Amino acid sequence: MVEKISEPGSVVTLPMSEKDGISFELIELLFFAYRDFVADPDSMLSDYSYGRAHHRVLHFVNRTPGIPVATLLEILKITKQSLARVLKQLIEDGYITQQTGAQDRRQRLLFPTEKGRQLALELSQCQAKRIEEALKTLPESTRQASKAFLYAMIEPQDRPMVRHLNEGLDALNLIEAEDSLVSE
Amino acid sequence: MVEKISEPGSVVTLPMSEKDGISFELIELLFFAYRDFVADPDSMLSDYSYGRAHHRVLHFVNRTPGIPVATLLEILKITKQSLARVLKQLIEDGYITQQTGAQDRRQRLLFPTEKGRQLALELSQCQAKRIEEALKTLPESTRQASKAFLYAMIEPQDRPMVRHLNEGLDALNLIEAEDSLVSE
DNA sequence: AATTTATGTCAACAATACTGACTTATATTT
DNA sequence: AAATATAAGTCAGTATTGTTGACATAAATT
Repeated sequence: MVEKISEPGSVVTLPMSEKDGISFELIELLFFAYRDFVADPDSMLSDYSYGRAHHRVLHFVNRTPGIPVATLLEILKITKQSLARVLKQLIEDGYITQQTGAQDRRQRLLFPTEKGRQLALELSQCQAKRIEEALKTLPESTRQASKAFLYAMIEPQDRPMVRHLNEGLDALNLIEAEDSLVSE
Repeated sequence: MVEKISEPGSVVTLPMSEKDGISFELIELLFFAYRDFVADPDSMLSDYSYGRAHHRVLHFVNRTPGIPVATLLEILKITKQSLARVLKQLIEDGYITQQTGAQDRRQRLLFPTEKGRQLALELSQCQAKRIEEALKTLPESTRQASKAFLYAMIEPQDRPMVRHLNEGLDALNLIEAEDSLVSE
């Protein structure tokens, strides 16, 4: 049936399945759903020669105008150098501007420009559309259940920050939310 | 309050919010949930100096032993060259073996070794654990709702393949599922 | 015999991530 | 006032993962 190339003793032909005591369905659904969820903005951004990293920075700056660089780093969980590259381009291209913090003049607070807001909205609209199309075919309770599931998938120490982000707290309150989690 | 560095006329200080007619909550939950979902296997694999790409190849080869290279490319939606690099390492390191196809001797069918199965199971266990922990705190209906939502987020033409993958169809049936979707 | 297909390979390149070291400006602490 | 800490920026080097385009080989199909 099959011509052996390497030691036959070690070849496994049985599929890894639920029989192994693991549920693979949600693991794979998360992979495929995320793969297609990011494909839309990725292709839109390639017109600007921007990538996923630019999208994320633009998104969170728009969601929290006045966010300091350090907070952005904590949200994205990337290094300063990784952020610096894409942020520099976004500033040069006029999508984001920096302003020196008033209380703390060491901070460079990040704000979107009108152009940056416009692009962020286009990208979000595209992603929201896929989500609404998906939910349209399903019972209304699915939206809340999916939110609850995804929220519970997040590391506990980051959940307050995600909640505050969604509640529209401003940049300074967002930072305090993060600080507070240390003592929680 | 704030010292202006660039043209003030273009600076946007209002947060992008639901008022813009877009629901940002699920967009961000998908980002954060996926970020933490892949962080676990990423850190386990760094011990082997492997990355996310190795994980994905190893996973789908274990889920569908005997999968041809072309099918793997369609699942991962990457190029031949991207796959070749990580696949070569996995084969050299003894996690995956190749066998020439019996019906079609041009094909190199991919199988896990015992060592490859072991590693794939460890990684999946880790991801399944996060999922089960998340669902533990939520009503039982959440699991099914989340599956339905994520499934509906996938590009329609790929849904049959994902379904067949989960139903444990073997490598050849999986290919036929993909072929059939063209005429569906 | 000619063409197509499945796979592999080469060279070059781009995006995104990392580390570690160092600088500047400002704030805080002693 | 001096020492220390923090926020941010920068530099050099490296790794992973992705891309393109061209080409080679073996086997299947026409």
